[in-house]
Amino acid sequence: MAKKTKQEAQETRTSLIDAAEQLFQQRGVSRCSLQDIAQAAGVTRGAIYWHFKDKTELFKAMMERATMPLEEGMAAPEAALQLSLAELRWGWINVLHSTVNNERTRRVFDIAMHRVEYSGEMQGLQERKLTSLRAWRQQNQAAFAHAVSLGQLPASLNIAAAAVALVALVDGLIHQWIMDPQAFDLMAVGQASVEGFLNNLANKAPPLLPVLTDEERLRLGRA
Amino acid sequence: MAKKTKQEAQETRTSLIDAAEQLFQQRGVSRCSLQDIAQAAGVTRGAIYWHFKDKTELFKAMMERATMPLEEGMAAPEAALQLSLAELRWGWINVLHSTVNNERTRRVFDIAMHRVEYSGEMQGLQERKLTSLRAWRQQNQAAFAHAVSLGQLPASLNIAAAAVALVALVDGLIHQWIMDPQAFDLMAVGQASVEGFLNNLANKAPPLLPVLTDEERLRLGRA
DNA sequence: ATATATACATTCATTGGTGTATGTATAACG
DNA sequence: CGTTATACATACACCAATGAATGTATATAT
Repeated sequence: MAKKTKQEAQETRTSLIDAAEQLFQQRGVSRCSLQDIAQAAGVTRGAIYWHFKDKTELFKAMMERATMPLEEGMAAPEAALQLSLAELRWGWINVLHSTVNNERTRRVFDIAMHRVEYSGEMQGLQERKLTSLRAWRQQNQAAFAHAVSLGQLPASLNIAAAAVALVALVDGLIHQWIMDPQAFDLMAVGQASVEGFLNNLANKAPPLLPVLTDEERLRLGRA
Repeated sequence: MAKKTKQEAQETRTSLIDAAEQLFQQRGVSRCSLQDIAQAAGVTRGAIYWHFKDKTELFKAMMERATMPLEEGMAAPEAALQLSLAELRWGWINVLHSTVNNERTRRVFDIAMHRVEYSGEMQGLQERKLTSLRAWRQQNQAAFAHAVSLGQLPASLNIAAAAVALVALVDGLIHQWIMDPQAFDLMAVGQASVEGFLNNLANKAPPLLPVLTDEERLRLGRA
């Protein structure tokens, strides 16, 4: 076959990643072969091995293309320390918006959550996810610390725990919505949840529930 | 080889599931062969094909063994409608406790979240997970509705959204902790988060953040 | 204009894994 | 106490997928 123009080669590469994105979501990463992907892209496996070392590298390229714009939203670490609560809220809403409205984001989230096994060659990707998670937590914790210093939040606040919880809340919302998109409106519930969470940090209402009894604590031992 | 006693056969079956549990977590479900599992259990593939139809059935058996006790905690649907907020809190703390203290629960959560692809034969398992998620949401929503009728929670509460958010919170906490267990204390943060969430439902504090501006809403369109 | 690197296609060898068929010693049962 | 079903082990056939090797036509650089 003829050699392609540099631009045509880039188009081939792009369509390979496109095809991988589709097939990975449909059949799962390990359950679709390079043959499948090449065929869907209208080329042969030769093209894949030319552009990528192996399936793992193709997968990485696919992930990077989709997550790069999202990670940019987190921006510089210097600026992070100065994030206001409003900016934090804005960042989360932005992520939710991308999840709902950007088809690629949604597909890749689905793939990352349900269509890939983080073992062997893919192990490194889980660590990358971990790093990203920790960065989010740090980001939020720093914003909380800043808000405490401004008197917006009480000094008694456990900022580390609050950061964990907020990240967990959004992570869980996205996870649930990806599994079951028609179950609820992610933007609406997400915005209300995040804002409710942040509001809750500011006030110290009397506890609604009684503390666990000793008998209840004991029961846990037998689980 | 000799035929085993019925009890010995059950022990073989158990050790096969044990071995699968270990190897699935270590190498991922699709990346470990029945040969690997049989060898780890001290038998041959023949034993696996005797006890299970194929790898999918072995996987299902493994999941069921671990999740059955957890699902029992959700109990009867009749009783569900009568769950108080305290009982709801208790249920969630119980799940967190199992996650932290029951090694099997932890392993299976890890497998279900990171070591398996929900496609093809495994698709049914995701739907099972979905059903379970919906049941949790229903359970929580019913408890909220009951609390509203008792005057414990304001009638203005969006009970459906609240249920989604609470499930998301716990789901996200477990997810984060499984990925990074030494990052925080799941029991402590989890209990504080759940109780804080429930407390927050009861009071209507003035909003801490200004509503989104029109300009901000417009920016979302370009994401 | 020629040479070389490029962008693939094609072919080939290898292999790890699956499902099934068959063998077999013994527990369970009447 | 003989028979049969059981609980596996062993052996076999059969891919489907990978990676590397090779072929090849043409952009591209000089």
